[in-house]
Amino acid sequence: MPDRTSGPPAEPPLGLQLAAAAREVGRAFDAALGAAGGSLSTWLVLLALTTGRAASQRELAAAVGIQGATLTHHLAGMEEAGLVARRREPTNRRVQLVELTEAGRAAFRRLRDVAVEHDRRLRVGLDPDDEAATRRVLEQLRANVAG
Amino acid sequence: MPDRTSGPPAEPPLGLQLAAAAREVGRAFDAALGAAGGSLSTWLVLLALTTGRAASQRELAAAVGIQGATLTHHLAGMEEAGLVARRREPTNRRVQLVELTEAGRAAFRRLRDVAVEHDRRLRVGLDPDDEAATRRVLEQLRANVAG
DNA sequence: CGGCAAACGTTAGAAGTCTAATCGTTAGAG
DNA sequence: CTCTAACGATTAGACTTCTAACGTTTGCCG
Repeated sequence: MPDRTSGPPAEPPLGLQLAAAAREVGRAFDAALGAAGGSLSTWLVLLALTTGRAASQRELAAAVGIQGATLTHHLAGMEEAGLVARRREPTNRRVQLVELTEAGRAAFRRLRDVAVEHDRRLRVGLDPDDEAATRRVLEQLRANVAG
Repeated sequence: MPDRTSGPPAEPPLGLQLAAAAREVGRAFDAALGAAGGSLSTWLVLLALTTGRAASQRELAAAVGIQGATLTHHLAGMEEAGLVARRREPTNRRVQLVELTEAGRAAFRRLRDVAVEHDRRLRVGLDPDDEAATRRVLEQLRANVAG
């Protein structure tokens, strides 16, 4: 007598499958961005700035989903590369405002093409209902581990 | 006249949602394992060894999904901690065989409880059909970026 | 007003991962 | 047989991320 539901031969845990898929997809995306002279972190920063989701570093870190210290590191490199400029907010000199330079806007357009192509490639053969179900599940998983 | 399908207000790209969910779930799991004196990498190594999916380091790295150099690093720590023992395969002295010690087996049992609980927590409120769809999608995504 | 606590950002240091270069061992071509 | 190429593992160095400690600036309470 089987001890559990005696269903299929024990599929891999959902968390493992999630981690493996995310790792491979992320790696492929980063490689594609790298071929266009970018990286995942620079893309996310450029995207958040372009869409106006963030002006200060604190907001930017939240939008990108990384810690402030990590963002400081990346911004140093991006500023060095001339993609962004930083200046203090006059009315509150603790805050560092981040702005795109012209080179930053150009880099955004280049990487956006890569991102669109990546997204297209990702969806090949995907059933729309399955995708919707997946989005629901991913949000549920986040909620289940939150707090 | 809307330029695209003019559907819902542009949901976040699937890749981003996937990465965010995987990061948060993985972080929560690692924290839980940490509270039991382990970590994600040690858990994966112990699991692969216990289930007999790997004996040499090369197989072990493949089973865990990391590079050989990274595994070397972790095994050094685990051997130091007395969880595993390494010895050369006699018939092919290039190969390093990895075996669990008694302490390693005890650690496995401890972390297994954490993993089971994590998996249970993860599935709360999940529709079985949605979960099946998600597994299909995750495999499709891996296939779409492979090669 | 003066000083203390909070907010924002930076720096320092640790952990995990990767790639490239190297070492020892083995297999195979000539 | 020998020697060269391949293989498994390790080492070295880089990158990304984190947390903790710190410096500067601001807000507010007394």
